[in-house]
Amino acid sequence: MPVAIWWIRRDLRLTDNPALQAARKSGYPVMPVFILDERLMAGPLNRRQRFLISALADLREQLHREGSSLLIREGKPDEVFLSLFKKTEVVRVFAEEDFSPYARNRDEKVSRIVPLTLTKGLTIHPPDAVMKPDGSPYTIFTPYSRKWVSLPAPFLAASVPGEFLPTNRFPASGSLPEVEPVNGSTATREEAETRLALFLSLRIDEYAEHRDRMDRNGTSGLSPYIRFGLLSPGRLTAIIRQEAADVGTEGRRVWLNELIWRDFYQSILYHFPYVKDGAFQPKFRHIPWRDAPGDLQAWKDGLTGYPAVDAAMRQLKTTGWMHNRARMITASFLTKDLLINWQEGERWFMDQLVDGDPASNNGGWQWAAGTGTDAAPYFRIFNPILQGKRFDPQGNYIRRWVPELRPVPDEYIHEPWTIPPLVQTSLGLVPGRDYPLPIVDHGQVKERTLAAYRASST
DNA sequence: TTTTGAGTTGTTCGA
DNA sequence: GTCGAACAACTCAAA
Repeated sequence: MPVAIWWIRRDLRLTDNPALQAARKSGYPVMPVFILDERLMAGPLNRRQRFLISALADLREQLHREGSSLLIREGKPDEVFLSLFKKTEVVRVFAEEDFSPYARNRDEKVSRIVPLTLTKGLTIHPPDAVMKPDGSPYTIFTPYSRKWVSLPAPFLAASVPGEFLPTNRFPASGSLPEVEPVNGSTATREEAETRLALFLSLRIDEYAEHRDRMDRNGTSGLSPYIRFGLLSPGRLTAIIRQEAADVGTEGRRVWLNELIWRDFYQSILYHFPYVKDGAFQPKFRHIPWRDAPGDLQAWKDGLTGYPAVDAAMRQLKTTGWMHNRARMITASFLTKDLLINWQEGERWFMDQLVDGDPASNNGGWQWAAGTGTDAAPYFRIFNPILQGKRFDPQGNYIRRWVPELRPVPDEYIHEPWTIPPLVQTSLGLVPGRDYPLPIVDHGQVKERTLAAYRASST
């Protein structure tokens, strides 16, 4: 029996899914397939992989309820399709496009084995739809976003549940690895919908005001769900734009801007794939980074002696998620204070983050390091103390993630090394013994960093 | 072709 | 405490 395959990669949803819709429209029975790519699933599974596996288990249940099934295979995708092709008459494979260099290479290989149709959907506007009048890609966010906003919405029509479901039941086969659920990020459709509804009803109008506060629950908390397509960016945009006309538009506008940033970095990775391996700006390819494994480890462990940095790094290590503001603070600290190559940070974040995305992560790190698309002013060196005071005024974010600092009064919480000896005694907390002294002096590193960047650009 | 305005999310200093 | 200016020079985007 001839079939169409819906090849699931990072679009784990049954509604408003262009790849699934295209497979359905082919008229052939649709066989949903997920391939556990041996090159992506090697070794112990990180949080992101565990989230993916859990979300897949949930998707499999949804498929079962709808009278369909999920086929799971393991190996190299091209080889998997070759063997599938031998047993089944695969008319065509439908999948959502993916712009990472690895994914593009993988899809190119697969397309030599089976007819492959890639559909839109990873981004709201495809990378080659947002271009300058002369046909070249934007490299600065603001003009990119102006153009983005001026374009008509590409796909507003969300399909009704059930409308495009695969209706033919194949014997389910293959199994998913047993994984520990990711603490704090329940990987189900239901959880995604609940979070979205709560964010839209309770927090989005205050988003512009609260998003930077590390001590508040002001962000959407949707990133892992968008990362794996449990929520589609197209649908989110439709919701925002539809409701923006009525109420509290500022928070909505600012949140939409974050989705545009996501598109922007996907576009950068698509048009400039070399950013995966180094600086976007050639003049910053030769910064004399420090080789300092001890400092790098202290950063990873949240033991730098700067409370805001340490709180953030421990939040990451504990939960797999970090507040956006904290991502900037820790990235600035690694690159500008410790003068350690941003690629070390990029790798660590990809190791730890449940929402880690190659395009956004790379773009964010290059922005922080000043090597990226932004015309990075040389003076953009975050002061980790000031940032802490500004975005965690009472130090509650710090107290949450750095338990040894819990008893410290507000006035010293961002600079525990300044606690007077008498207060140390009454608190029973000695900086240097119970919590690290700063591993670098922020006041001193500035000159070193400026010199290193100057050395690269001349 | 030339010109002009501008560039995510900062920091510091001095009035 | 607040506020505005300085902090390089460069490249990009658009008129």
